[in-house]
Amino acid sequence: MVNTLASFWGKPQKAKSSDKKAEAAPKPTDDKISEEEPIAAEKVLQPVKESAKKEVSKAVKRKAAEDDSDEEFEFGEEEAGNRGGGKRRVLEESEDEEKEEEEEMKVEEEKRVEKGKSKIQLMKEKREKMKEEKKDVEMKDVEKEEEEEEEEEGKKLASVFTSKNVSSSSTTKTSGGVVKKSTTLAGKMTKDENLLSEEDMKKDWKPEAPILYQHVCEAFEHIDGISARLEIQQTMTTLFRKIIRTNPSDLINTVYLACNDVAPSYECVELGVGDSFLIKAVTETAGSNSNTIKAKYKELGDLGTVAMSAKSKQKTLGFGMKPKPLLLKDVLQSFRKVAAISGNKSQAVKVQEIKKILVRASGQECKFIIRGLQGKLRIGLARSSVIVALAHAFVLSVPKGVKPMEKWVEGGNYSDNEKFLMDLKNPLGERLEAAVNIVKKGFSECSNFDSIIDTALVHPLCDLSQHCHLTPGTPVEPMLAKPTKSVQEVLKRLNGQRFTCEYKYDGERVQVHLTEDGKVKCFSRNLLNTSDKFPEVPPFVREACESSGVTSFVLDAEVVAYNAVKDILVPFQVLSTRKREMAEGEEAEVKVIVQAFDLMFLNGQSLMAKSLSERRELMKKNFKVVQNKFRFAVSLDAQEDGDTTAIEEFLDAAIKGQCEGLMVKTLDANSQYEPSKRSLNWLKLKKDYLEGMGDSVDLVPLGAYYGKGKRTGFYGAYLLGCYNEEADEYQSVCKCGTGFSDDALQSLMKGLEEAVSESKPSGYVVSDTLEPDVWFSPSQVWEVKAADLSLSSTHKGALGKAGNPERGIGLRFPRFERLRPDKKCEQATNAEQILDMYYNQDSVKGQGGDNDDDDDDLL
DNA sequence: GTCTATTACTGGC
DNA sequence: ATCCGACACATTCGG
DNA sequence: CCGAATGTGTCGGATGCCAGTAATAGAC
Repeated sequence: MVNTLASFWGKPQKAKSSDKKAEAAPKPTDDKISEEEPIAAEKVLQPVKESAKKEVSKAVKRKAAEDDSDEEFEFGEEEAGNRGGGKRRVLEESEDEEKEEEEEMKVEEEKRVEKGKSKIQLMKEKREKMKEEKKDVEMKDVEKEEEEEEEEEGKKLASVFTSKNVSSSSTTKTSGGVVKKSTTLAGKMTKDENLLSEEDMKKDWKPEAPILYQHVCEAFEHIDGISARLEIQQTMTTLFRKIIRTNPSDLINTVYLACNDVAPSYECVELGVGDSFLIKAVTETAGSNSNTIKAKYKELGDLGTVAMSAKSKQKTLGFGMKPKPLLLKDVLQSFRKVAAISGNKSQAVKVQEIKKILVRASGQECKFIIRGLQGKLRIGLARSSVIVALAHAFVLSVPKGVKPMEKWVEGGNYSDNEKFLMDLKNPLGERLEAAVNIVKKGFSECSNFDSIIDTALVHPLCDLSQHCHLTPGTPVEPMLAKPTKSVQEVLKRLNGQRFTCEYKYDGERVQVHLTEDGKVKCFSRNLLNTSDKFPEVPPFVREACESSGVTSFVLDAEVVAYNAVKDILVPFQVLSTRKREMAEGEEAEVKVIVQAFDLMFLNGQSLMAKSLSERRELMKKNFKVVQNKFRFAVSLDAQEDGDTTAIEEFLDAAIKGQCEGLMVKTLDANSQYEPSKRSLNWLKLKKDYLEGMGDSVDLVPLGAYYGKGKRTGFYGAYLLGCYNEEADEYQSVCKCGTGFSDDALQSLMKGLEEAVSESKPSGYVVSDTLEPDVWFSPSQVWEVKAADLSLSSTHKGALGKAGNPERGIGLRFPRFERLRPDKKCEQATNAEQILDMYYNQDSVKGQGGDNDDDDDDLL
């Protein structure tokens, strides 16, 4: 039963995927548990590999050392002083705290129940996990009753999981209804205290010593097994706090690893590693054979897990000296090294480098290393959650070098958030929220964790914005928009406010910066530096603003391919053929025009807090249209009055004008520039979002690919084709991997069981590079929606009829809509129709020639 | 050896 | 890009 | 008045097409 305490993170020991035994045991009923439970526990424990055992012994040790530890330990702030065990630790506590705790327990319980319910659906893997987890909790229940000591232990180490027990006893009922909003948050955070005792630190975290990668992996592992966001976040907070207390210099490394980043995005560092290299590395490390690894990958859907199992297998065989444990920074450095490798033989060298860390890694570590290199940590946590956790950590465990907040209170002009955070009288939960807002803002404006953390380790959070704020030269996270399904919906959202509609251009987002020292830079939507890709943009923009004599700015715009002769915009597909980097003085073949629509910074001043109408006014005042080079997004201002016709007409006009649709934004209320927030204030409206609009086609599934990650055990994507009557054949038109519900995924797979074919059926026109994992003989018709049709080198729709014998037609943004049981395969959309749809697109019609192969010689 | 075709990877949508 | 599902939180509903 | 049901916003992670680029494998 120790196993339930095994993990430091308080996670019930999760049986490894290879271990089906535990899951097989049905959940015992209440009265039986006490008898069966120990057995079940053994079952679970038995197959667990070394690493887990280590955890167990650690836990035991900790338990021994636990006794009197944590009362004295004070974290950053006093209001956090909640107690852990309930009865054992007698600490004076205010009523509030009590309430908070009770409240939180309730929530916890609900969550648990909910979880059990919802997960029953698909996702075999997950389901199994859940069962195990639930059972473990159950077991814990019993332990509690049987063994007082264990109960205490459990609470301390795993308060999250034990709360259920407590609430089931009695405390819950008494909780007064007074508790509101943020109390849950605060409650969680106070509980979090329990996880952090000085003893824990001493045992596992030698002060000053570099942090082990393993520690981070334990947190990852814990997070991986749960889906409750608050708990995930809290786990990270705890991790960060520990690091702040023991070795703050490793904090930055942890953050990078947790975000799966290697450098600030605008530094454009690429790992240059994909599945195939990783497979190679895993194969060689494990001394296995690449086909078995590949097969395993298909089966398990996660290369990390494959690596882990391969590694542990190999470990039992080959034996040697124990390699040095991996440090946090080793891993990060290794990643960076991999990224830096280039040139001749670089592939082999990369693999070599990866192998080097894999050899030193334990199974669990392997898993996360591999996933990390894949660029998918897949842990249910991403950057935005890391930021939240980080903010919490900084409040709850103020770094040593930072003087407590109250010392700063007077003077200075602080934002509301900052003031709120500084006032210790405010409820902790809300102060944490304020801190999150501060850090979020800091990161979105400065997008560099090094700066954020360096600052936060020295200055109090309320001063963060003084050091990390919008600066020309450093990209801001661009504001994004929310898709809208109908004009009605748009109106509903606007709700009587003044708003504007702008054309949504089919180009590439660009953020143009002018720094005080006169340099102009461009950044992409994902903050990569695209200055070299669009060398003409800086001069264009300069020209647009030269008369106004601005000294600095940050401008939001879209770069669009442009045909100056005909004065028409050219589709994205053409824009994307531009070279990534241009030699000095070289002229790009595809001409471009800048369509500006927002201004975030001007002459040393941030405009983000201003309303859109003000920003736009400033933009129009300081920039002017330059023929064929720079202009503003076409827009239409209006007041919401229930009338849809104006918008509809404008939408039509936009599409006629080679645009994708409209962006709709409020002008006054709530119209600040909010980085990266998918704020409701920006809505996007495209014709293919609208019901009954857009290009809908009926296609036949030709084959399928095994799913990965959460799609393991299902087909993750299907290869779809249209019917070519002329030759009685099916031509691939797209793959489709989105649009189906989980249920649909399951039933579609089932429905196609019969159709599975040993080999590629005759009459399928499919590129070799698209070879699916399974083929189907023609059996069903699906309705699929797409935004556009484009010429494709991989897909074969209406092959040879679209102006180029080599190329077929493919779909842009395909998604599954529904099954068409009423149609036979021969009634699927045929090649002729696909061709018509292609030519009926405004973007194709507009482009002079009959085919768009000669697009580029327009001008 | 040099030139070309193929492949893998990244990042735009 | 699109889309779905899960969670957290807010609001409404029913007893 | 409270708990349940319902709605909304956010986040995370599945997956799409297609272009250029760099490195390698293959052809001569």
